[in-house]
Amino acid sequence: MQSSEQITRLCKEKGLRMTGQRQVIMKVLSGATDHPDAVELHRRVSEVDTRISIATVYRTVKLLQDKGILERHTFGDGRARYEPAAQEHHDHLINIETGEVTEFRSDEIERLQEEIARRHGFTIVSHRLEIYVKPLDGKAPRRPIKP
Amino acid sequence: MQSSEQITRLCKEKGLRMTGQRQVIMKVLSGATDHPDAVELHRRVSEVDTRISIATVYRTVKLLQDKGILERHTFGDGRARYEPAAQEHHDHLINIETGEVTEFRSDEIERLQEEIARRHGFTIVSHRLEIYVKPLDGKAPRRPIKP
DNA sequence: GTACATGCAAAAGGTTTGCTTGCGG
DNA sequence: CCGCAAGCAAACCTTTTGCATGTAC
Repeated sequence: MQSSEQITRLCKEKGLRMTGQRQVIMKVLSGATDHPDAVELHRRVSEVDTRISIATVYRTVKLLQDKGILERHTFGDGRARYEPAAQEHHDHLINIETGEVTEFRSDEIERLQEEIARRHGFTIVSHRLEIYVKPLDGKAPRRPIKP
Repeated sequence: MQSSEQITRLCKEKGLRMTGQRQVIMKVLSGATDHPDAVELHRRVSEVDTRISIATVYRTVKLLQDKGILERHTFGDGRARYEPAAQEHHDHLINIETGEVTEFRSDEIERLQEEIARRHGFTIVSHRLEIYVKPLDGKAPRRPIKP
């Protein structure tokens, strides 16, 4: 997660132009504690500046993803969801009844993965572990997620 | 993985009609050792019977998925990919340079996941672990996969 | 015969892109 | 100014669906 001021610095470092749209999009994202999809992200930035198009949102998140500033997730429904790249990698627990996402990290699992990849003759570029869960007192899902 | 004869039995058990299309689609899938997407699956069944539409392929895989006969994966490119449900759960190593998928299983990781979910007050419905890897002597990707 | 399955084509998401205009450095 | 960035709308890709027709049981 980055502060608003760091955003500008990050862009300069990467050689990106600091346009108004990018500032807004990055600020909204760095302030988000959840994992919004492109449409939700567009809705939020539109509250700040109505003149930002969804195309710019898509172009910006792709750019930020390529630069390693953003992480992109696909949790099983069609949409991609985004979050600021964390310093330390983490994985996700997804509540299939609410869509709510909880982050966690297990060094033990990280270590085991390294071991498995190595054993197969590969080196890890990235990985993702998603655990689809439900609470014990579950109700019917609103927008069910297909694991 | 199921044999061709078992397919008919599986469908009867589940109360499904054994149409020609379903037989072909299920047979092709049960014979596949990779993880084809819907279009590729349609291409393969079309070689057997040209009169099977892509809509039927989609309807059939969804049906089989709901019945637990098929597993559906989304590896980061837009498309979903399918494989016959294995008796024993496994996870995937995805070679990002070729798209090739290798299966593996780690009881240790399985156990750790249970522990993590329980600690957060959840019970696991399903999960997926995907490790995006590359070989040491990597070449440029043909259709790069976004982790 | 009847309910369920299929084909076709259209629609529905979600995401990308061509082209012209706008603006940051 | 120059060239990257944005807006708009159209295109794209994957998946779903409405409706008329076909077929398993």
